[in-house]
Amino acid sequence: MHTSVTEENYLKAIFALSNGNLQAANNQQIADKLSINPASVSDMLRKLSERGLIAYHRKTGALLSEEGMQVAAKTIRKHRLWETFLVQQLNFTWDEVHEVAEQLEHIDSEKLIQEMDKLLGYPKFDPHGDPIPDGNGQLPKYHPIALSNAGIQKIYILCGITNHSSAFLQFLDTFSLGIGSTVQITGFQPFDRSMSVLLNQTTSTVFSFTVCSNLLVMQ
Amino acid sequence: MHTSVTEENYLKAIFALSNGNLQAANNQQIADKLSINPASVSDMLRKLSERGLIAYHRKTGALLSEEGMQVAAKTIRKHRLWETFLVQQLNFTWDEVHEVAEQLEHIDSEKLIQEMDKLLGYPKFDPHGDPIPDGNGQLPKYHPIALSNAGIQKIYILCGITNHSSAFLQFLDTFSLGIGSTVQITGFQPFDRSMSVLLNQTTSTVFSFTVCSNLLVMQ
DNA sequence: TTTAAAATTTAGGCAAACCTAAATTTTAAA
DNA sequence: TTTAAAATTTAGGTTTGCCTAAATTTTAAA
Ligand SMILES: [Mn+2]
Ligand SMILES: [Mn+2]
Ligand SMILES: [Mn+2]
Ligand SMILES: [Mn+2]
Repeated sequence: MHTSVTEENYLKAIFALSNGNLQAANNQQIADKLSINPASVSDMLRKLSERGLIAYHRKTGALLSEEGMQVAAKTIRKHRLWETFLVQQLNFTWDEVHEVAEQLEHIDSEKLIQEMDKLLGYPKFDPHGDPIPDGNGQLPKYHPIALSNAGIQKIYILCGITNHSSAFLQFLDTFSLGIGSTVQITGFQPFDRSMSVLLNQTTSTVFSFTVCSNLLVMQ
Repeated sequence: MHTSVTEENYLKAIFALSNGNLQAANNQQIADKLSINPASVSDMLRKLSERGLIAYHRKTGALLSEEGMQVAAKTIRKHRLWETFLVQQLNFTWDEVHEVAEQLEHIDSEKLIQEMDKLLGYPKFDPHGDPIPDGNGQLPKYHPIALSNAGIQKIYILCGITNHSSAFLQFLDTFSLGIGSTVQITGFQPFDRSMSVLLNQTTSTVFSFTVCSNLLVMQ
């Protein structure tokens, strides 16, 4: 079945809001995420429901159907592969790729995705550490925790972020902190929950609780 | 000024039909080329004219304005760079690239084009031998002739084609004939204007006049 | 030069996606 | 439990880009 760019964007938004298809996304959340009027969202949710791409219940909200999930996963797969391509092959920085990937993710060509995947070496994660769904829509399993919940003195590897704004990405750049960097908590201030951290075994600094809660790490 | 995908496609069509902006493209030609109803073309030509992208006169037809030419050239530049990328980097064959490039040519990112151009080594011609406009919309100058107008016994290099159909491309593939191949006319049949040709200094065969008139060559 | 064919435009509509304003329904506070 | 606030839907519109059918205009044949 053919899905329009708009439909793909709705399905992506619903996926992102549903936390692995566990909690239904409601009208307002979708409207906010897509910067679209709630009235328009009502229209589209009815349409997506009629097409069998979501299950929609007035009160609870929208959940992706099996088919809707496939479309969403495929779109996200393309988005993240393109971001990886832009960084790996075209000298983009991680704060420059998202907008272009928003356009590229809607290009329709099986061969293009497959060859791109091969060219990039079948990457499992994109430049922001986000997992790339495989050809069947399956996400690699990994269970990072927020640095704000991490243990003191242990050495962690930064493997993701929960804030993708340019401001945050550029903030991390100023510390040469990127996916794969090591982070060690060396101290904690109960007053404002800020943390002293050692970055890449070399740089000592203090991060606010907000910053720490946006950093995903694994041991 | 922002131009829609549809507008870009109209401008490309007008460019292609105007033979270097020399002859105005008329309604019917555009309708045919885009597989759109002439009535719809009338609408769009009025709109493009109001936006200053074309000069339109009821009788003669449409000619690109300076600005329209820039948009058309940029779109064609992107199309041909993408085709080159698909063949050079992603193992596409020359008969597989056009459809995908029709989508990719509308992606809007200056950096993407520039980096792609660099990655590919600033190519001057695409996989079909078509010239790639530079960043200012200028086409490389070259003056190929149709093989059907070429001289006997001289050795020519195939540098372009005037028929881009899959059927024709695959026909050429069966002779291992591609851009850069050599072609030598070894004989001529006045009866049906068919030509005996020596391909790549190795293969002798006979091509119809139709085939020869679709092959562009240079010495 | 008349007349018929061909090309083009006008008129009236449709579908996709969006919007605002006005209901209506849900949720939550009092 | 009533009532007010918040969320959602309905109603009525707009824009873009397309279509068909019916003019109208151009071109070309007779
Ligand atoms: Mn992104
Ligand atoms: Mn990403
Ligand atoms: Mn092409
Ligand atoms: Mn080409």
